[in-house]
Order: sequence, then C-alpha cells, then structure tokens
Amino acid sequence: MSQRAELTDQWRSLTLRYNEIACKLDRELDEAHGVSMNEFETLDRLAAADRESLRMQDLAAAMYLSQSALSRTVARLERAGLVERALCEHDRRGVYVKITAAGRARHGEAGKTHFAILTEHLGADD
Amino acid sequence: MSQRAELTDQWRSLTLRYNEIACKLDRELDEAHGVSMNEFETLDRLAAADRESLRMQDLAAAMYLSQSALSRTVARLERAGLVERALCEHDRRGVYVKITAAGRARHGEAGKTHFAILTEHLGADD
DNA sequence: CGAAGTTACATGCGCTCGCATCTAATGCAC
DNA sequence: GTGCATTAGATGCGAGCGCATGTAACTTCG
Repeated sequence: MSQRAELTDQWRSLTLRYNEIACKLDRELDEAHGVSMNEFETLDRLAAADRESLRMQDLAAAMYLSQSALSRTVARLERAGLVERALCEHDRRGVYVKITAAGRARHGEAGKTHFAILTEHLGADD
Repeated sequence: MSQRAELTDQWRSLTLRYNEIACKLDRELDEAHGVSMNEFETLDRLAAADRESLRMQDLAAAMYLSQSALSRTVARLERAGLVERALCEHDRRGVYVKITAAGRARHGEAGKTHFAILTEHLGADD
C-alpha cells in the first residue's frame, strides 16, 4: 500500500474513532444530565482544580476551544447555576471561574456516564 | 494512576490530536483551495470511486456525517461546479453524485496540501 | 388497483462554533 | 501623569451541524 493510502486510512480511522466517541458523549451526557460534552469537560477541569480557581484563558488553552466558544460555554454553565464567575482582584480584566455545589453534584453524576462511555470505547484496543 | 485518570488522559490526548489535525486541514484546505475538510473528503471519495457513481447515502455512511449535512455539502460542491447530481434510473428517489473535471482538478491540487498535513502530523508517531 | 408504510433526499430550525470586533483594564515609554 | 500598544473577556455575525419534518418515489398488502 502506498504511503499516501496508508496515511489516509490512518486519518480516516482516527476521525471515525474520535467522532464515534465524541458524538456518543455529547448525546448521552445531554440526555441523561443536560450538559454537552464541552460543558462537562469544563466542569471536569474546574472540579479538579477545585480551589485554585481557574481563569478563562487557562480553561480555553487546555480545552482546544476558541476563546469565544469558552466564554459562551461558561455563560451557559453559569445560567444553569453550575459555575460562578468572580472578578480577579489583581487584574480586573480577568475572570475567575469556580464550580458551585450544584455544579459539583452534576459533575459527579455525569462523570459516571462519561467514564462508562470511555471504558466501553477505549478499554480494549489502543 | 487510576483507571479513570488514565482513560481521561487517553481521551484528552485523542481529542487534542484529532482537533489539531482537523483544524489545520480545514483552515489550510480552505485558504489554499477554497474547500472545507468535509468537502475535500467528499471529493476524495468521489475521485476514488470514479465511474461507480456513488449514491448520497453511501457517501454519508462512509463519512460519519449526517444525511442532512452531506446533502448540503454536495449542494455546495455542486454550486462550485465540482460535482454533479444525476437521477438514478432504477430508483428515482436516489441521487448519484459524480465528480466533474473541475472537481478532479481541484481535488488533485488540494490533495497535495492534504497529504502534506497528514505526513507532518501522522508521520512520526502512532 | 389503491391506501398505508417505508425510503431517499431536501429543507426549516435552533444550536455551537470560529473570526472579527468591541470594551475595559493594564503596562510601557517618555 | 498622558498616550499608545497590549491583554482579558464579551459579543455580532455568518457558517456548518444534527434533528425533525417535508416531499416525492417506491413497496407492500388487501
């Protein structure tokens, strides 16, 4: 098989693999817990950071999400009462994002679904 | 490391990897050749199938793209003169999609960019 | 044949995304 | 201090996506 056909196969395989998992995560997290995949990922990072209250930009950089998309994701989470924004004292342009009790609870529940899907799809191979 | 943290790492790594390549493909294919990643992928499959003229549904199934998204992708390609739709004789609900000469030319050019990006990102590892 | 169900594709709708831009706060030069 | 460049985040905009639905062509069953 040519070098080129091999690369194309590799890429299509990666695409299929990613999309299958991402699509399932997005659908099931939303159906069962009312959060999108990106929203869950945001909660997940906030829950892990806990008291080190993250800045918007730290979240965006870690998540391969554009700054504007993250801004809106946080806005949705805030509207749902799952996170809070707080002004940064030192630099009043900055915004700290903090997970709420409700957010932690939701994250805990959704985390089970998340883990189950990853186990199912990443367990055997790779 | 816990089973769970390991899976999460694996998933984030897969996500990052996919997004980096997909984003670069999308951007560079558009900038240099005026086609999106999905449009190129469609052309690529049509060019390979050549005279076996594919049905919409065959394309959609192979590409992990919803039926509606594919319908619009083909519509854009048709508007750009890169593919043609033809009614299927046996089943007049069906639509055959065929690449045009212009489409083949565009595919050839864009294919170089595509191959270069895949080589760069999938060459060493994996 | 004719009505009801199914299938293939198109399309209205609402959503999220990235890009470009806006606003406000900060930093830096002089 | 005053002015200009930079930075953090919000937001208007246009684009593509998936879901639900619409339309037209088949199919099945009486």
